[in-house]
Amino acid sequence: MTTQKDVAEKAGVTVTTVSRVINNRGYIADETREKVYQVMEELNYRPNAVARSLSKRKSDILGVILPAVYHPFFSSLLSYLENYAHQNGYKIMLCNSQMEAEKEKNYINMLRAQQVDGIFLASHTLDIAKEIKVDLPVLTFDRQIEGIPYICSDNFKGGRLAAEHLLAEGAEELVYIGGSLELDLLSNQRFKGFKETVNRKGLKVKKYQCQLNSFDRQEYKKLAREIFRNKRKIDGIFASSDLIAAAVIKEAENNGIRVPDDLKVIGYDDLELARLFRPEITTIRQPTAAIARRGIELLLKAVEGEEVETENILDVELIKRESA
Amino acid sequence: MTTQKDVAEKAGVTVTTVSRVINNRGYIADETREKVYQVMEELNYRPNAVARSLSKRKSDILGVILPAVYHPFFSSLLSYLENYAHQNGYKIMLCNSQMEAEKEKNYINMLRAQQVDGIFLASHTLDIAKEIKVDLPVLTFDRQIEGIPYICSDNFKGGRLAAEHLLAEGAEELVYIGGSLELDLLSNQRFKGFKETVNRKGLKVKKYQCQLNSFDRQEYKKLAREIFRNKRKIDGIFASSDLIAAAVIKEAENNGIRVPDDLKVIGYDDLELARLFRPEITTIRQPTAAIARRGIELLLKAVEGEEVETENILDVELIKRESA
DNA sequence: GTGAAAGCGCTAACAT
DNA sequence: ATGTTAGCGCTTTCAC
Repeated sequence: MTTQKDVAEKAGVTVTTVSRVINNRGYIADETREKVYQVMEELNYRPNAVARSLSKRKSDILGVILPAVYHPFFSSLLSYLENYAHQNGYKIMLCNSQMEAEKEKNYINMLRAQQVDGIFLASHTLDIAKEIKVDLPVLTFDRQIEGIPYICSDNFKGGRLAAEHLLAEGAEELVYIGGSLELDLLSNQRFKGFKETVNRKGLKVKKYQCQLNSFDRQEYKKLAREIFRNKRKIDGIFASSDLIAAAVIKEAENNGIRVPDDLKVIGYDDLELARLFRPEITTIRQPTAAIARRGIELLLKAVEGEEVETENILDVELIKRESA
Repeated sequence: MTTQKDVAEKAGVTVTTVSRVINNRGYIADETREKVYQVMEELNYRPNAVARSLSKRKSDILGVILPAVYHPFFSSLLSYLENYAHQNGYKIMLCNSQMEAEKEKNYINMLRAQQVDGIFLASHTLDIAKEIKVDLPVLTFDRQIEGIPYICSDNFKGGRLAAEHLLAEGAEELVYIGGSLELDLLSNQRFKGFKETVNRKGLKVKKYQCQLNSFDRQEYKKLAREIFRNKRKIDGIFASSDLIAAAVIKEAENNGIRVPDDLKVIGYDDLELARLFRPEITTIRQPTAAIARRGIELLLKAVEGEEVETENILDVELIKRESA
């Protein structure tokens, strides 16, 4: 392994000088600079980031904890996060908590040990709140924890828009289907916004929830079955993710229920995939790229010691397509 | 920040001893060990992984370079990779190359600078081959580079199985649609296996390829349009990914072509999503979990200095569902 | 404009 | 069974 010392020797200077040209700090004779660059080139030298981190007490690494990378929403979010982080000279250390409280705690500790400069926490289990008294910048997604800034889409508005649309389309027997409402997630606001809007019209909404946020097709399918097993003729469904919406639509059509004729269903997220289904899924668009960009921005601000807004709620919009 | 020194002082020992109990190395009096543990607990101490890496010249970090995290196949693969890595005490540094040669090279250098112990390279651009003369373990996915071990699914067999099935179902006007065949990817073998099998029956296959592997719905749609604009009545399509298959099916039905009655289409990957579509997609199953597990296994073997098999081809199978 | 030297937090001989 | 000491490769004061 080539080190600064090797470069220094070959260039006839000391490591101090090499360090200076690398970091572009202080005065260096153009000639010296040239020489050093040249030697670095010859030796195919790369500064050791680990040594640098130790010395500078800054790693330029951001930790990202997700509940499920394989879920299209999170993989898309991750893709953007990586992108913006990279644009800002930061690297991403990835953690996939799979909704397990224990794993989540371990990951937080691991990231701390790893000296990451900040954590983007999009995972959420019941009792992480106290554990998270970390001494480094944390930004949560869709989760509100005392004293920690968070970012999310306007879930409440999303629920309202979904309700308004379904109502406007004449639906009267309404259902909400989504992840567990047990966890104190901001996404529960989708249900709240939906319900309040529907109630205001004097109508009711029946809710179906998955087991503790398992992002699982089987689970979606099972729930969808339940919905249609019911004697009531449901005519409007708000699903808390496009994937659930797709599963519901599929199950509906298997039961001879036509979407959107007999039943309108509206999803959430606006996954790229939403347009691959037939009918194309009408949905509430979550501004994924903006969430990532803003998220990285906030995290980096915090890393630089600046004060950061606690509440960061990004706007959503209804994307009218074919399923409702 | 609490360091070993703080712990040592408070426990009335030296850092050596603390280091010993942490690494469980050498003889330590039970009493001392207890005391140290206790103090670490009190101080909420976490060893600094950066300092440790520097000292041990081992980071316990694996670099993963993907062409597109947001593609369901890769996010699923990534999920498994993270999982197995974590099980083995390794962390993942994520790089999303977006198929840009420049980014890919930078990432490799970045990972090198970061002192990762190994690289899982699932990205692939034209001229990376020479750049990759890295002095650390690399395992490529779906890409064969001189002197570097690789892992992949049995792409050729996949193509053959697809052809056999389509043929058995009576298809005669066959089309292959997939990523660009310009890049020297092992996945090109899917086409090869398909074509050879079809040709052996005395039939021909027409091929449509995307722009340099852009994983883009628009692109898929455009290609699908082209296919159906053709005067020939196509009755069998092999798509190199389930996502492409879905796009093709959608476009077909928009054109009044019924799948599988008028047209059979078969995908590749067997994404979890394949069953969310209607009709459910018949596909060639790529053993994603096994690829990840084996991949990590091989990489770690290489990290430990062991010799590693160059060629690692995992079996595929036909999953018969509704679209063909 | 450049160098010497201390230090980042940890590990690992080598002593004792 | 524990301590002393010398690094790991880099940055950063402080001299000159």
